[in-house]
Amino acid sequence: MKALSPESIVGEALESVYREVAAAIAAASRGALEPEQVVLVPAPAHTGCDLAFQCFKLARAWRQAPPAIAAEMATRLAAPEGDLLASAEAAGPYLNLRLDRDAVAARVLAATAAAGDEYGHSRRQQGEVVMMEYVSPNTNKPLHLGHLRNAVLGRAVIRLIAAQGARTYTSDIINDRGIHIAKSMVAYQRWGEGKTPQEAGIKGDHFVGRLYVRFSRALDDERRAWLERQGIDPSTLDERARKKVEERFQQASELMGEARDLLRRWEDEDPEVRALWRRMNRWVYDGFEETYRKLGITFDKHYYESEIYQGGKEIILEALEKGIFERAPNGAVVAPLSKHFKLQDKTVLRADGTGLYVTQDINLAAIKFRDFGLTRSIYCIGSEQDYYMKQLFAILKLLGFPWAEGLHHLSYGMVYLPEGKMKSREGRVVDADDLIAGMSELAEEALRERHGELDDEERERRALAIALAAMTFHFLVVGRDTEIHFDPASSLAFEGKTGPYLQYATARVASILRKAGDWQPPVSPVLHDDLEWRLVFALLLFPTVVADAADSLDPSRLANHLVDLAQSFSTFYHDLPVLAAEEPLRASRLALVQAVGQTLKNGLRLLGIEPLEVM
RNA sequence: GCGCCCGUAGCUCAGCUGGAUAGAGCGACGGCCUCCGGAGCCGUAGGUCAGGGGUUCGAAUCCCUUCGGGCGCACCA
Repeated sequence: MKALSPESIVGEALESVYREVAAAIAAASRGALEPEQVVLVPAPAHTGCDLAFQCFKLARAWRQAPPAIAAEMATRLAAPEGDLLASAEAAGPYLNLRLDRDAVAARVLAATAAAGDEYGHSRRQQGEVVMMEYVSPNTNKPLHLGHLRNAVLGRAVIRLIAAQGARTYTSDIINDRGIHIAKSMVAYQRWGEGKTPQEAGIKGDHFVGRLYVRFSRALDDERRAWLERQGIDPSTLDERARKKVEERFQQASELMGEARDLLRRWEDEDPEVRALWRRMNRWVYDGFEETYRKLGITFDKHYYESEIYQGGKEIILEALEKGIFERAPNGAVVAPLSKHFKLQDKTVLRADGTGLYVTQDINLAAIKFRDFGLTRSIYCIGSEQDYYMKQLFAILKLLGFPWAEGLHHLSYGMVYLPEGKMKSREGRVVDADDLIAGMSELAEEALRERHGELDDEERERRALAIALAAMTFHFLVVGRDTEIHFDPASSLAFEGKTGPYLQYATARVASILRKAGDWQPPVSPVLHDDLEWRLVFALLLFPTVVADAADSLDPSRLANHLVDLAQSFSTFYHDLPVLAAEEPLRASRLALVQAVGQTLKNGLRLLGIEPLEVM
C-alpha cells in the first residue's frame, strides 16, 4: 500500500488527518523529525490498527534499534493530544496507530458531501493546458481493437488530468493521404460501381475498408501471376532477395501503377481525383463518427495529414542553417541525435527535399502548442513506437523549443488476438463495431433473463452501457505496459473484477438510497466496524489515488482502487443492515453508503464508464 | 548485433519512490436467496515471485547475469 507523505497526498480530509498524526509523531521523535518528514503507511489488517509509522529511519538519529524506538515512542504517545489519534502501540519495529474512526469518518463524509461530483478532483494542475492526441486512425480501414484500447486509455488519462484542474483538449491526426488512400480509390474506380455506402447498405468506413482489402487481394493475385510468369519461387529466396523481387513487382504492377498515378494526380490537385478523395473520406469520417458517438469519444480538434504534411520544412531548413541539423553527403538533412542523446541519428528531410512522417510530426507538435497555448502535449500511441517517439521528442528538444519539456508519450502494450498480433491487411482484426455490437447482444441477453419486463429501448440503452463498461474496464484495469492477449471469454465477462461489477455496486447504492426515505446526515457519525472503516479509509484515499493515476498517466491505479472499494462495499451491505439499523447508526450508514456511491460514480466517470442507477 | 518492455497461483493480472504472513478475478471444490436487487456474499485448495549472483538490518520491488517471451532499430507510415 502506498506510503503517505506530504508530497504524495491529496485531498482535504486526508491532509487534515495526516497533519494531526504527523504532528504527534514528530513531537514524539525527540526532535529527529519535522512533521512534514513523517511518512505513514496503512497498517496491515492483522494488526487491527489503522496507520503505522516505521521506525527504521529513526535508527540512526536515535542510535537505537527500531523495536526499542517503537516502544519508547509508544510510551510517549500514551496520552496523545488532539482528537484524532486514539492509541499507539509498538509491534516490533513498527509503531501501530489507532485513529478515532468516528472523527475520520466525519471528515470524509463531510468532504464527499461537500464536493459531490467533484470529490476526488483537485486544483493541482490549475494553469496547465494539456492536449491528448489519441486514436488517430488511417482512413482506409475501420477502427479495430487496438483503437479501442487507445481511445479508452487516452480518454481516461485526459479526464484524470482535467480533474487536477488543467484545461484539456483532445485531438487526433488523421492519415488521409498517401498511397494507402490511393489504393482504396483505385478499388472504387474499378469495382465500386459508383455506389455510395448508403446504397450498398454498409457503414462508410467499412465500405472503404472493404475496397482496400479488395485492392490488396487483387494485388496478391497479380503478384502470384507475375511471379509465375517470371519463373520465381519466393520461398527459395532469402529475405534480401525477396525484398528486391517485391520491389520489382511493385514497379511492374498494373494496380500499383494506377495507385501511383492517382497519388500523383492528387498531389497535382487534379479536381476530379480530389473530388473522389473528399467524397470517400467523408464516408469514412461519417462511419468513424458513428462509432465515436457510441463510445462517447470526442475530439476538440481534428488534424489532417493532407493539411500539414508539407509544413515543417522551414523549421528544418532554419535549423540546418543554424548548424543544429546536418546535411548528409547525398543531400538529406539529418538530426544528429547520437551526439546529444543515446539515440540513433534520424533523417528529417529527404535528399530530394520532400518531407517524411517525422517532418510532419515536428510541424504538428509546433502547431498544437501554438493553436492552444499548451503547456503539455500527450501522445497516446502504442509501445511499438517507443523508440520513434524518443527520437521525435529529442529532435524537438534539439530544436530548442521551450515547450519540448512538456511532451509526453502515453505508451501502452499491444493488443493481441489469440492467434497473434493484429494485422489489418490480413483481416486478422477484431472490428470495433462488431465487438461493441457483440457485447451489447450478450448484455441484452443477461438483461432479458433478469428483467423480462423492460421495453426494447431501455434494454438496449442499458445493454450498451454495460457492454461498454465491460470493454472499457477490461482495457483499463491492467497496467499500461501490459500486453493484452484478447480472449473473448474473459474480455466479455460481466462478473468478477469487471466494469459491470462496479456498475452493479453503484446500482445497489442507488437502490438503498431510494428506499431510505427522508433522512438527515448525522452530525457525528458512529462507524466503528472494521467493514465500515475499510470503506471510510478507501474514500479517504480516493483523491490521492486519482492524483497518482493522473500524474503517472496510469488509470489502472484508479481502476484497481475502485475494485477494492466496490468489494468492500459488497461485503459491507451483505453483512451489515443499513435501512434496518437503529439510529444513529442508520443515518451514519446511509451517509456512508451515499459517500461510497458518490465516489464510485466519480471514479467511474473518470475512467469513462457510465455509472448506473439501475441495471 | 543494439535498444526498450515483460516473466508473480492452473489461467488473466494487481502488488507504486525497498519494509510486517505476496493479493484479486476467473477456473476447481464446498457453503449462502423468509433478510436493503445473487451481475452478489463467505470458505477451502493453489505461489522456492523464471534461474543465479550482488547491494541492504530488510528485496517480488534496486544492480549485474543467464534463460524465456514481446516490440523496435528506414531518405515507410
